[in-house]
Amino acid sequence: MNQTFEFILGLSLAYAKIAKMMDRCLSLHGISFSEYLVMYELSKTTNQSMRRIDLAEKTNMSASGITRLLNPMEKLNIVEKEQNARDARVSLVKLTPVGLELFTNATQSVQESAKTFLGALDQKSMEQFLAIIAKIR
Amino acid sequence: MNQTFEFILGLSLAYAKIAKMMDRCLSLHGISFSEYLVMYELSKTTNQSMRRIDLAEKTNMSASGITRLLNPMEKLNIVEKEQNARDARVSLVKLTPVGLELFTNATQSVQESAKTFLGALDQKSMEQFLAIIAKIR
DNA sequence: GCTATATATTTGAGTAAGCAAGTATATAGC
DNA sequence: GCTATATACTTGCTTACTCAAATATATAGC
Repeated sequence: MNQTFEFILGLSLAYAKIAKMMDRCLSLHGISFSEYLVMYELSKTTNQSMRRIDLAEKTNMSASGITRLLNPMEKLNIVEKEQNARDARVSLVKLTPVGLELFTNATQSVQESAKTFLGALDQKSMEQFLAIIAKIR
Repeated sequence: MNQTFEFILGLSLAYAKIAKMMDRCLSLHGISFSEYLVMYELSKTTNQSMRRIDLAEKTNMSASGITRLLNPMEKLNIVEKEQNARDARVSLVKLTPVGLELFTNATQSVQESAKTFLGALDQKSMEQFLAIIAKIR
């Protein structure tokens, strides 16, 4: 139809492909793309702990989605709760050593899968891509 | 972490933004992003009819997802079934005049919404973007 | 200090999707 | 022309979310 449409549809298609790749790759480690995203965000923080709301925002999920996603991860000892001394409402989420190792292994798989899926993209293309999507409101 | 990750996460974020924008915009017309995508694909075909499987593939959905998505659309007279004379298994989907008008109106809204969301992107950026995502396997 | 409002999280109810199995038809090999 | 396999679609069941309401705590104004 026109370029705006191709952009929107192309973006949808590209996301569908990547999400499928990630899910297939991560299923070998017994985790979903969403769970991996949570671990990724936790791994980036200095003390590896984070409020659930911030986690929700970073991963584009709702707060309740985060609650339900974390419950089983807690039972599997991938993440643990921590209290915030200053504010009893918040329950901080922290990656356990078990979770960190799982994340490290999963990341290696992701790197390998990504190589075949994104291998045709050089560094400059990726930079251009990031610059372009940064402009979306 | 590294560029591959930023690419994957950036793509996820960009998709989440666009999907939210589309859903908000299309809800004014009483349809979802998925339904709009179906109508878009139907509108592109020469005779506006298509097999359900092909529709599934084009929209990155499963065949059962398409069945369930189309059922209410049929009741609302947005799409209609057509038989294939050569193959009794297939049930072609066709946009009705009502559906076509709905699509036309919705498209106008989408164009306007897109203007504010993608306004910062010039034609060249969009072309670059499409060229880049075309390389994803 | 008490009340009103704001924030963080969980819970209840509903929904859109997927996968696997079922049904109907088509095609190929003999 | 019959049987085996492949394809198009639908149905049953499950899952991963979402939104709105409930709960618990914090903060601000008086």
